[in-house]
Amino acid sequence: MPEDYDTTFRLFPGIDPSERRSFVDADKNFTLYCGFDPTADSLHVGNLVPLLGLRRFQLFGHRPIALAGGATGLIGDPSGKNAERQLPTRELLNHNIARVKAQLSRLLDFETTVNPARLVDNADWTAGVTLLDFLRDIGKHFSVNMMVAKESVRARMEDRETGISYTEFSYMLLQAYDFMVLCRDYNCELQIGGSDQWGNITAGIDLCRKKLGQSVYGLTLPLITNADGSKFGKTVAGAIWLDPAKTSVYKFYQFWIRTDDRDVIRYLKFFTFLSQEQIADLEARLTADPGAREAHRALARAVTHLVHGADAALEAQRASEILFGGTLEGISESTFTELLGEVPTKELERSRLDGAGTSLVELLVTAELASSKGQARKDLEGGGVYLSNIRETDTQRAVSCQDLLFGKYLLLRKGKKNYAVLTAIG
RNA sequence: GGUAGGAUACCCAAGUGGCCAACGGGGGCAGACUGUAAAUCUGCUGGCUUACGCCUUCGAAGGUUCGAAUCCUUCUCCUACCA
Repeated sequence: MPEDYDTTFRLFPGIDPSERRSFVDADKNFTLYCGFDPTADSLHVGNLVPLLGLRRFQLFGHRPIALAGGATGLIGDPSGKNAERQLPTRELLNHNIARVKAQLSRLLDFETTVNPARLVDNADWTAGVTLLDFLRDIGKHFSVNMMVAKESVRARMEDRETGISYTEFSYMLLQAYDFMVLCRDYNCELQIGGSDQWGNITAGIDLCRKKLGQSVYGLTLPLITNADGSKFGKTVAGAIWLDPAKTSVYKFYQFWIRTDDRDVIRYLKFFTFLSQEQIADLEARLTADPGAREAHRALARAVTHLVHGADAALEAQRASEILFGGTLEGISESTFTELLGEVPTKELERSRLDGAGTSLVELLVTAELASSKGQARKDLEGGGVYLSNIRETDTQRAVSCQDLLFGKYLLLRKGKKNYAVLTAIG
Protein backbone atom coordinates (compact mmCIF):
# COMPACT_ATOMS: atom_id res chain seq x y z
CA MET A 1 0.00 0.00 0.00
CA PRO A 2 1.30 3.47 -0.78
CA GLU A 3 2.81 5.10 2.23
CA ASP A 4 0.70 8.22 2.35
CA TYR A 5 -2.52 6.27 2.58
CA ASP A 6 -1.82 5.37 6.16
CA THR A 7 -3.08 8.63 7.54
CA THR A 8 -6.36 8.52 5.74
CA PHE A 9 -7.16 4.85 6.12
CA ARG A 10 -8.83 3.71 9.27
CA LEU A 11 -8.22 0.22 10.46
CA PHE A 12 -10.12 -1.61 13.15
CA PRO A 13 -9.58 -3.00 15.69
CA GLY A 14 -7.08 -0.32 16.59
CA ILE A 15 -3.95 -1.86 15.24
CA ASP A 16 -0.72 -0.09 16.05
CA PRO A 17 0.50 1.71 12.92
CA SER A 18 3.68 -0.34 12.98
CA GLU A 19 1.63 -3.50 12.73
CA ARG A 20 -0.49 -2.28 9.84
CA ARG A 21 2.07 -3.06 7.25
CA SER A 22 2.61 -6.52 8.59
CA PHE A 23 -1.11 -7.13 8.49
CA VAL A 24 -1.34 -6.14 4.86
CA ASP A 25 1.99 -7.34 3.58
CA ALA A 26 2.15 -10.61 5.48
CA ASP A 27 2.78 -13.72 3.44
CA LYS A 28 -0.49 -15.11 4.58
CA ASN A 29 -3.21 -14.20 2.16
CA PHE A 30 -6.68 -13.61 3.42
CA THR A 31 -10.20 -13.10 2.17
CA LEU A 32 -11.87 -9.72 2.25
CA TYR A 33 -15.16 -8.30 1.08
CA CYS A 34 -17.00 -5.12 0.27
CA GLY A 35 -20.71 -4.68 -0.22
CA PHE A 36 -22.47 -2.73 -2.96
CA ASP A 37 -26.17 -1.98 -2.66
CA PRO A 38 -27.99 -1.72 -5.98
CA THR A 39 -29.51 1.70 -5.37
CA ALA A 40 -29.48 2.37 -9.11
CA ASP A 41 -29.16 0.29 -12.26
CA SER A 42 -25.48 1.12 -12.47
CA LEU A 43 -22.52 1.79 -10.24
CA HIS A 44 -21.02 5.25 -10.41
CA VAL A 45 -17.51 6.63 -10.15
CA GLY A 46 -17.84 6.96 -6.38
CA ASN A 47 -18.18 3.19 -6.12
CA LEU A 48 -14.83 2.81 -7.83
CA VAL A 49 -12.95 3.63 -4.63
CA PRO A 50 -13.91 0.52 -2.65
CA LEU A 51 -14.16 -1.56 -5.81
CA LEU A 52 -10.62 -0.74 -6.88
CA GLY A 53 -9.66 -1.24 -3.25
CA LEU A 54 -10.78 -4.84 -3.60
CA ARG A 55 -8.85 -5.21 -6.79
CA ARG A 56 -5.76 -3.72 -5.21
CA PHE A 57 -5.91 -6.34 -2.52
CA GLN A 58 -6.36 -8.98 -5.18
CA LEU A 59 -3.21 -7.78 -6.88
CA PHE A 60 -1.43 -8.36 -3.59
CA GLY A 61 -2.59 -11.96 -3.63
CA HIS A 62 -5.64 -11.71 -1.40
CA ARG A 63 -9.06 -13.09 -2.22
CA PRO A 64 -11.76 -10.45 -2.79
CA ILE A 65 -15.47 -10.98 -2.50
CA ALA A 66 -17.82 -8.45 -4.04
CA LEU A 67 -21.15 -8.57 -2.32
CA ALA A 68 -24.24 -7.38 -4.15
CA GLY A 69 -26.87 -6.20 -1.71
CA GLY A 70 -29.96 -8.00 -2.93
CA ALA A 71 -31.24 -8.05 0.65
CA THR A 72 -29.76 -4.89 2.13
CA GLY A 73 -30.78 -2.96 -0.98
CA LEU A 74 -34.38 -3.65 -0.04
CA ILE A 75 -33.89 -1.85 3.26
CA GLY A 76 -31.70 1.17 2.57
CA ASP A 77 -28.58 2.13 4.46
CA PRO A 78 -29.12 5.20 6.67
CA SER A 79 -25.36 5.88 6.78
CA GLY A 80 -24.52 9.26 5.40
CA LYS A 81 -28.13 9.96 4.48
CA ASN A 82 -30.02 12.77 6.13
CA ALA A 83 -33.46 11.58 5.16
CA GLU A 84 -35.44 8.39 5.04
CA ARG A 85 -35.18 6.71 1.69
CA GLN A 86 -37.88 5.64 -0.66
CA LEU A 87 -38.03 1.87 -0.67
CA PRO A 88 -37.32 0.38 -4.09
CA THR A 89 -39.84 -2.06 -5.49
CA ARG A 90 -38.68 -5.62 -5.85
CA GLU A 91 -38.93 -5.40 -9.63
CA LEU A 92 -36.71 -2.35 -9.69
CA LEU A 93 -34.24 -3.96 -7.36
CA ASN A 94 -34.10 -7.14 -9.42
CA HIS A 95 -33.39 -5.08 -12.49
CA ASN A 96 -30.72 -3.05 -10.71
CA ILE A 97 -28.99 -5.98 -9.15
CA ALA A 98 -28.59 -7.80 -12.44
CA ARG A 99 -26.87 -4.76 -13.92
CA VAL A 100 -24.69 -4.07 -10.92
CA LYS A 101 -23.58 -7.68 -10.73
CA ALA A 102 -22.46 -7.51 -14.34
CA GLN A 103 -20.40 -4.43 -13.62
CA LEU A 104 -18.83 -5.86 -10.50
CA SER A 105 -17.78 -8.95 -12.38
CA ARG A 106 -16.06 -6.89 -15.05
CA LEU A 107 -13.78 -5.03 -12.67
CA LEU A 108 -12.39 -7.90 -10.68
CA ASP A 109 -10.42 -10.91 -11.88
CA PHE A 110 -12.53 -14.05 -11.71
CA GLU A 111 -10.31 -16.03 -14.06
CA THR A 112 -7.09 -16.30 -12.14
CA THR A 113 -6.61 -19.70 -10.55
CA VAL A 114 -4.64 -18.53 -7.54
CA ASN A 115 -6.97 -16.05 -5.89
CA PRO A 116 -10.05 -15.59 -8.02
CA ALA A 117 -12.62 -13.02 -7.00
CA ARG A 118 -16.09 -14.12 -6.00
CA LEU A 119 -19.44 -12.50 -6.38
CA VAL A 120 -22.10 -13.17 -3.77
CA ASP A 121 -25.55 -11.81 -3.04
CA ASN A 122 -26.76 -11.42 0.51
CA ALA A 123 -30.29 -12.23 -0.61
CA ASP A 124 -29.07 -15.83 -0.85
CA TRP A 125 -28.51 -16.30 2.84
CA THR A 126 -31.17 -14.02 4.22
CA ALA A 127 -34.01 -15.51 2.17
CA GLY A 128 -34.43 -18.54 4.41
CA VAL A 129 -34.08 -16.75 7.72
CA THR A 130 -37.32 -16.11 9.55
CA LEU A 131 -37.90 -12.97 11.54
CA LEU A 132 -38.00 -14.90 14.80
CA ASP A 133 -34.76 -16.73 14.01
CA PHE A 134 -33.10 -13.47 13.19
CA LEU A 135 -34.28 -11.73 16.34
CA ARG A 136 -33.19 -14.68 18.51
CA ASP A 137 -29.86 -15.49 16.84
CA ILE A 138 -28.62 -12.11 15.70
CA GLY A 139 -30.68 -9.42 17.38
CA LYS A 140 -29.85 -10.76 20.81
CA HIS A 141 -26.21 -9.83 20.31
CA PHE A 142 -26.92 -6.18 19.72
CA SER A 143 -27.52 -3.59 22.34
CA VAL A 144 -29.86 -0.86 21.27
CA ASN A 145 -27.83 1.49 23.42
CA MET A 146 -24.81 0.81 21.22
CA MET A 147 -26.77 1.02 18.01
CA VAL A 148 -28.21 4.38 18.96
CA ALA A 149 -24.73 5.68 19.67
CA LYS A 150 -23.54 4.96 16.11
CA GLU A 151 -23.04 8.10 14.13
CA SER A 152 -25.30 7.09 11.25
CA VAL A 153 -28.22 6.51 13.59
CA ARG A 154 -27.51 9.30 16.02
CA ALA A 155 -27.47 11.93 13.29
CA ARG A 156 -30.94 10.88 12.29
CA MET A 157 -32.18 10.64 15.86
CA GLU A 158 -31.08 14.19 16.56
CA ASP A 159 -32.82 15.46 13.49
CA ARG A 160 -36.39 15.44 14.65
CA GLU A 161 -37.70 16.56 11.31
CA THR A 162 -36.69 13.45 9.45
CA GLY A 163 -36.09 10.81 12.07
CA ILE A 164 -35.30 7.23 11.19
CA SER A 165 -37.62 4.31 10.58
CA TYR A 166 -37.30 0.99 12.34
CA THR A 167 -36.49 -0.46 8.93
CA GLU A 168 -33.39 1.63 8.35
CA PHE A 169 -32.44 1.37 11.98
CA SER A 170 -32.15 -2.38 11.44
CA TYR A 171 -29.84 -2.04 8.46
CA MET A 172 -26.62 -2.46 10.40
CA LEU A 173 -27.79 -5.81 11.76
CA LEU A 174 -28.15 -7.13 8.25
CA GLN A 175 -24.72 -5.91 7.25
CA ALA A 176 -23.23 -7.36 10.41
CA TYR A 177 -24.95 -10.63 9.60
CA ASP A 178 -23.37 -10.58 6.13
CA PHE A 179 -19.91 -10.25 7.58
CA MET A 180 -20.59 -13.09 9.97
CA VAL A 181 -21.86 -15.38 7.20
CA LEU A 182 -18.87 -14.58 5.01
CA CYS A 183 -16.52 -15.12 7.90
CA ARG A 184 -18.11 -18.44 8.72
CA ASP A 185 -18.53 -19.76 5.18
CA TYR A 186 -15.61 -18.15 3.34
CA ASN A 187 -13.22 -17.43 6.17
CA CYS A 188 -13.48 -13.75 5.29
CA GLU A 189 -11.40 -11.73 7.73
CA LEU A 190 -11.61 -8.17 6.48
CA GLN A 191 -14.38 -5.85 5.36
CA ILE A 192 -13.58 -2.65 3.53
CA GLY A 193 -15.88 0.23 2.67
CA GLY A 194 -16.26 3.98 2.54
CA SER A 195 -15.67 5.89 5.75
CA ASP A 196 -19.43 6.16 6.21
CA GLN A 197 -19.47 2.39 6.65
CA TRP A 198 -17.48 2.50 9.87
CA GLY A 199 -20.41 1.82 12.16
CA ASN A 200 -21.77 -1.00 10.04
CA ILE A 201 -18.37 -2.64 9.77
CA THR A 202 -17.62 -2.54 13.48
CA ALA A 203 -21.07 -3.99 14.14
CA GLY A 204 -20.04 -6.94 11.98
CA ILE A 205 -16.71 -7.29 13.75
CA ASP A 206 -18.51 -7.47 17.09
CA LEU A 207 -20.95 -10.05 15.81
CA CYS A 208 -18.19 -12.30 14.44
CA ARG A 209 -16.47 -12.21 17.79
CA LYS A 210 -19.59 -12.93 19.80
CA LYS A 211 -21.09 -15.50 17.50
CA LEU A 212 -18.05 -17.24 16.06
CA GLY A 213 -15.31 -16.28 18.47
CA GLN A 214 -13.39 -14.96 15.46
CA SER A 215 -11.25 -11.86 15.28
CA VAL A 216 -11.92 -10.03 12.04
CA TYR A 217 -10.95 -6.62 10.76
CA GLY A 218 -12.36 -3.55 9.15
CA LEU A 219 -10.80 -0.95 6.90
CA THR A 220 -12.44 2.23 5.73
CA LEU A 221 -11.36 4.24 2.74
CA PRO A 222 -11.47 8.01 2.85
CA LEU A 223 -14.34 9.84 1.27
CA ILE A 224 -13.17 11.44 -1.95
CA THR A 225 -13.70 15.18 -2.05
CA ASN A 226 -13.09 17.74 -4.75
CA ALA A 227 -10.66 20.54 -4.07
CA ASP A 228 -13.42 23.10 -4.46
CA GLY A 229 -15.50 21.37 -1.81
CA SER A 230 -18.13 19.93 -4.10
CA LYS A 231 -19.11 16.28 -4.08
CA PHE A 232 -16.94 13.98 -6.11
CA GLY A 233 -18.53 12.33 -9.10
CA LYS A 234 -21.63 14.47 -9.21
CA THR A 235 -22.46 16.95 -11.93
CA VAL A 236 -25.62 18.99 -12.37
CA ALA A 237 -26.75 16.42 -14.86
CA GLY A 238 -26.34 13.75 -12.20
CA ALA A 239 -23.81 11.11 -11.32
CA ILE A 240 -21.08 9.86 -13.60
CA TRP A 241 -22.15 6.26 -14.20
CA LEU A 242 -20.07 3.28 -15.17
CA ASP A 243 -22.78 2.11 -17.57
CA PRO A 244 -21.92 3.53 -21.03
CA ALA A 245 -25.64 3.68 -21.82
CA LYS A 246 -26.10 6.14 -18.95
CA THR A 247 -22.83 8.05 -19.26
CA SER A 248 -21.20 7.75 -22.66
CA VAL A 249 -17.57 6.70 -22.79
CA TYR A 250 -16.68 10.06 -24.30
CA LYS A 251 -18.40 11.88 -21.45
CA PHE A 252 -16.75 9.59 -18.94
CA TYR A 253 -13.33 10.33 -20.42
CA GLN A 254 -14.10 14.04 -20.44
CA PHE A 255 -15.13 13.93 -16.80
CA TRP A 256 -11.64 12.81 -15.83
CA ILE A 257 -9.86 15.15 -18.25
CA ARG A 258 -11.52 18.11 -16.53
CA THR A 259 -10.24 17.17 -13.11
CA ASP A 260 -9.00 20.08 -11.03
CA ASP A 261 -5.19 20.37 -11.01
CA ARG A 262 -5.25 20.15 -7.24
CA ASP A 263 -7.02 16.80 -7.36
CA VAL A 264 -5.42 15.03 -10.26
CA ILE A 265 -2.45 13.42 -8.48
CA ARG A 266 -4.63 12.20 -5.65
CA TYR A 267 -7.07 10.72 -8.12
CA LEU A 268 -4.28 8.95 -9.97
CA LYS A 269 -3.47 7.22 -6.72
CA PHE A 270 -7.02 6.23 -5.99
CA PHE A 271 -8.38 5.38 -9.40
CA THR A 272 -5.49 3.92 -11.35
CA PHE A 273 -2.97 1.18 -10.90
CA LEU A 274 -0.05 3.24 -12.08
CA SER A 275 3.09 2.70 -10.05
CA GLN A 276 4.30 5.18 -7.48
CA GLU A 277 7.17 6.04 -9.81
CA GLN A 278 4.85 6.77 -12.70
CA ILE A 279 2.66 8.97 -10.54
CA ALA A 280 5.66 10.80 -9.11
CA ASP A 281 6.84 11.42 -12.64
CA LEU A 282 3.45 12.79 -13.67
CA GLU A 283 3.40 14.98 -10.60
CA ALA A 284 6.76 16.45 -11.57
CA ARG A 285 5.52 17.12 -15.08
CA LEU A 286 2.36 18.72 -13.72
CA THR A 287 4.42 21.10 -11.62
CA ALA A 288 6.75 21.89 -14.47
CA ASP A 289 4.11 22.47 -17.12
CA PRO A 290 0.56 22.36 -15.80
CA GLY A 291 -0.80 23.55 -19.13
CA ALA A 292 0.23 20.33 -20.86
CA ARG A 293 -2.12 18.40 -18.57
CA GLU A 294 -0.26 15.16 -19.00
CA ALA A 295 -1.43 13.92 -15.64
CA HIS A 296 -5.04 14.61 -16.58
CA ARG A 297 -4.70 12.67 -19.79
CA ALA A 298 -3.04 9.77 -18.03
CA LEU A 299 -5.82 9.72 -15.47
CA ALA A 300 -8.60 9.82 -18.06
CA ARG A 301 -6.94 7.20 -20.21
CA ALA A 302 -6.27 4.82 -17.32
CA VAL A 303 -9.69 4.99 -15.70
CA THR A 304 -11.58 4.82 -18.99
CA HIS A 305 -9.48 1.85 -20.01
CA LEU A 306 -10.19 0.15 -16.72
CA VAL A 307 -13.93 0.65 -16.85
CA HIS A 308 -14.71 0.53 -20.55
CA GLY A 309 -11.83 -1.40 -22.08
CA ALA A 310 -8.97 -0.53 -24.38
CA ASP A 311 -10.91 0.03 -27.61
CA ALA A 312 -13.57 2.29 -26.15
CA ALA A 313 -10.96 4.28 -24.24
CA LEU A 314 -8.99 4.85 -27.42
CA GLU A 315 -12.06 6.03 -29.30
CA ALA A 316 -12.97 8.47 -26.56
CA GLN A 317 -9.44 9.75 -26.55
CA ARG A 318 -9.43 10.18 -30.34
CA ALA A 319 -12.76 11.99 -30.28
CA SER A 320 -11.47 14.36 -27.63
CA GLU A 321 -8.34 15.09 -29.61
CA ILE A 322 -10.33 15.86 -32.74
CA LEU A 323 -12.77 18.17 -31.01
CA PHE A 324 -10.29 20.00 -28.85
CA GLY A 325 -7.50 20.01 -31.37
CA GLY A 326 -8.47 23.32 -32.95
CA THR A 327 -9.92 23.72 -36.42
CA LEU A 328 -11.47 20.94 -38.37
CA GLU A 329 -9.56 21.96 -41.48
CA GLY A 330 -7.94 19.11 -43.29
CA ILE A 331 -9.75 16.53 -41.27
CA SER A 332 -10.65 13.38 -43.14
CA GLU A 333 -14.13 11.93 -43.31
CA SER A 334 -13.05 8.70 -41.66
CA THR A 335 -11.56 10.66 -38.78
CA PHE A 336 -14.67 12.73 -38.43
CA THR A 337 -16.97 9.74 -38.34
CA GLU A 338 -15.11 8.53 -35.26
CA LEU A 339 -17.01 11.24 -33.45
CA LEU A 340 -20.38 9.71 -34.24
CA GLY A 341 -21.75 8.00 -31.21
CA GLU A 342 -19.09 9.53 -29.00
CA VAL A 343 -20.62 12.96 -29.19
CA PRO A 344 -24.42 13.18 -28.76
CA THR A 345 -25.72 12.53 -32.25
CA LYS A 346 -29.17 13.27 -33.62
CA GLU A 347 -30.79 12.76 -36.97
CA LEU A 348 -32.09 15.54 -39.18
CA GLU A 349 -34.36 15.40 -42.23
CA ARG A 350 -32.23 16.42 -45.17
CA SER A 351 -35.18 18.30 -46.62
CA ARG A 352 -34.95 20.82 -43.80
CA LEU A 353 -31.69 22.04 -45.27
CA ASP A 354 -33.09 22.57 -48.79
CA GLY A 355 -33.05 26.04 -50.26
CA ALA A 356 -32.59 28.69 -47.59
CA GLY A 357 -32.39 25.98 -44.99
CA THR A 358 -33.35 26.04 -41.33
CA SER A 359 -32.38 28.61 -38.74
CA LEU A 360 -29.38 27.79 -36.61
CA VAL A 361 -31.51 28.67 -33.59
CA GLU A 362 -33.88 25.83 -34.35
CA LEU A 363 -31.07 23.37 -34.97
CA LEU A 364 -29.57 24.16 -31.58
CA VAL A 365 -32.85 23.17 -30.00
CA THR A 366 -33.07 20.05 -32.18
CA ALA A 367 -29.56 19.08 -31.13
CA GLU A 368 -30.55 19.70 -27.50
CA LEU A 369 -27.74 22.17 -27.00
CA ALA A 370 -30.30 24.80 -26.05
CA SER A 371 -33.43 24.32 -23.98
CA SER A 372 -35.49 26.81 -25.96
CA LYS A 373 -35.23 29.06 -28.95
CA GLY A 374 -34.92 32.05 -26.67
CA GLN A 375 -32.00 30.45 -24.91
CA ALA A 376 -30.42 29.56 -28.25
CA ARG A 377 -30.64 33.18 -29.36
CA LYS A 378 -29.03 34.39 -26.16
CA ASP A 379 -26.22 31.89 -26.51
CA LEU A 380 -25.73 32.97 -30.08
CA GLU A 381 -25.63 36.68 -29.17
CA GLY A 382 -23.26 35.96 -26.33
CA GLY A 383 -20.80 34.38 -28.72
CA GLY A 384 -21.18 30.89 -27.34
CA VAL A 385 -22.24 29.06 -30.47
CA TYR A 386 -20.04 27.42 -33.07
CA LEU A 387 -20.89 25.70 -36.34
CA SER A 388 -18.13 23.40 -37.53
CA ASN A 389 -16.03 24.92 -34.75
CA ILE A 390 -16.42 28.43 -36.18
CA ARG A 391 -18.17 31.00 -34.04
CA GLU A 392 -21.55 32.22 -35.25
CA THR A 393 -23.15 35.31 -33.74
CA ASP A 394 -25.99 36.04 -36.16
CA THR A 395 -29.31 34.97 -34.70
CA GLN A 396 -30.73 34.99 -38.24
CA ARG A 397 -28.13 32.53 -39.48
CA ALA A 398 -29.73 29.89 -41.65
CA VAL A 399 -28.10 26.53 -42.15
CA SER A 400 -28.33 24.86 -45.54
CA CYS A 401 -26.77 21.95 -47.38
CA GLN A 402 -23.65 24.01 -47.99
CA ASP A 403 -22.85 23.86 -44.30
CA LEU A 404 -22.79 20.07 -44.20
CA LEU A 405 -19.48 18.40 -43.56
CA PHE A 406 -18.83 15.62 -46.04
CA GLY A 407 -22.33 16.26 -47.35
CA LYS A 408 -23.80 14.55 -44.33
CA TYR A 409 -22.96 16.04 -40.94
CA LEU A 410 -23.40 19.21 -38.95
CA LEU A 411 -21.08 19.79 -36.02
CA LEU A 412 -22.63 22.14 -33.47
CA ARG A 413 -20.98 23.39 -30.34
CA LYS A 414 -22.13 25.49 -27.43
CA GLY A 415 -19.51 26.97 -25.17
CA LYS A 416 -16.16 25.40 -24.76
CA LYS A 417 -17.03 21.79 -24.48
CA ASN A 418 -20.61 20.96 -25.44
CA TYR A 419 -20.77 19.31 -28.83
CA ALA A 420 -23.51 17.71 -30.85
CA VAL A 421 -23.60 16.19 -34.30
CA LEU A 422 -26.65 16.24 -36.55
CA THR A 423 -26.71 13.61 -39.27
CA ALA A 424 -28.74 14.38 -42.40
CA ILE A 425 -31.00 11.53 -43.39
CA GLY A 426 -33.56 10.84 -46.12
C1' G B 1 -57.60 16.86 18.61
C1' G B 2 -56.27 22.41 20.21
C1' U B 3 -53.21 26.80 19.25
C1' A B 4 -49.56 29.45 16.55
C1' G B 5 -46.48 29.90 12.25
C1' G B 6 -45.30 28.58 7.30
C1' A B 7 -45.70 27.02 1.71
C1' U B 8 -42.40 32.29 -3.58
C1' A B 9 -38.63 30.40 -9.66
C1' C B 10 -33.13 24.74 -9.59
C1' C B 11 -31.90 25.74 -3.91
C1' C B 12 -31.94 29.46 0.04
C1' A B 13 -34.59 33.83 0.60
C1' A B 14 -37.00 39.16 0.10
C1' G B 15 -41.64 41.07 -1.25
C1' U B 16 -47.57 41.91 2.22
C1' G B 17 -52.96 45.69 -3.43
C1' G B 18 -50.45 48.61 -9.09
C1' C B 19 -43.29 50.71 -10.04
C1' C B 20 -43.44 42.25 -9.83
C1' A B 21 -41.42 37.69 -14.55
C1' A B 22 -40.94 39.11 -8.95
C1' C B 23 -34.65 42.35 -4.58
C1' G B 24 -30.50 39.51 -2.89
C1' G B 25 -27.33 35.08 -2.32
C1' G B 26 -26.02 30.20 -4.06
C1' G B 27 -26.01 27.12 -8.15
C1' G B 28 -26.09 26.85 -13.45
C1' C B 29 -25.08 28.67 -18.59
C1' A B 30 -22.24 31.91 -21.78
C1' G B 31 -18.18 35.54 -22.58
C1' A B 32 -13.14 37.71 -21.36
C1' C B 33 -8.45 35.81 -19.40
C1' U B 34 -6.37 30.71 -19.95
C1' G B 35 -4.53 25.17 -20.22
C1' U B 36 -11.14 21.55 -21.91
C1' A B 37 -7.63 23.91 -14.74
C1' A B 38 -8.26 27.33 -10.60
C1' A B 39 -9.09 32.34 -9.29
C1' U B 40 -11.10 36.92 -11.08
C1' C B 41 -14.25 40.13 -13.97
C1' U B 42 -18.85 40.72 -17.31
C1' G B 43 -23.63 39.20 -19.10
C1' C B 44 -27.74 35.85 -18.85
C1' U B 45 -30.75 32.60 -15.88
C1' G B 46 -40.10 31.09 -17.19
C1' G B 47 -42.00 30.49 -22.52
C1' C B 48 -43.19 32.67 -27.46
C1' U B 49 -41.55 36.87 -30.38
C1' U B 50 -36.66 40.56 -34.90
C1' A B 51 -39.32 43.83 -31.97
C1' C B 52 -43.76 46.67 -29.70
C1' G B 53 -45.74 43.06 -26.98
C1' C B 54 -48.28 38.57 -25.56
C1' C B 55 -48.80 34.15 -22.49
C1' U B 56 -47.70 31.14 -18.00
C1' U B 57 -45.75 31.32 -12.83
C1' C B 58 -45.47 33.01 -6.07
C1' G B 59 -48.96 25.26 -2.36
C1' A B 60 -54.53 24.06 -4.83
C1' A B 61 -59.40 25.82 -6.05
C1' G B 62 -62.71 29.76 -5.81
C1' G B 63 -63.88 35.05 -4.61
C1' U B 64 -63.26 40.66 -3.81
C1' U B 65 -61.04 44.53 -6.98
C1' C B 66 -60.19 48.58 -12.74
C1' G B 67 -55.85 45.73 -10.92
C1' A B 68 -53.57 40.35 -6.38
C1' A B 69 -47.57 36.78 -4.89
C1' U B 70 -49.87 40.46 -1.65
C1' C B 71 -57.00 40.93 0.78
C1' C B 72 -61.24 37.09 1.79
C1' U B 73 -63.18 31.73 1.75
C1' U B 74 -62.36 26.58 1.47
C1' C B 75 -58.85 22.71 0.84
C1' U B 76 -53.85 20.17 0.87
C1' C B 77 -49.18 19.67 2.99
C1' C B 78 -45.21 21.08 6.52
C1' U B 79 -43.28 23.04 11.33
C1' A B 80 -43.53 24.43 16.55
C1' C B 81 -45.94 24.38 21.29
C1' C B 82 -50.00 22.05 23.96
C1' A B 83 -53.17 17.38 24.64
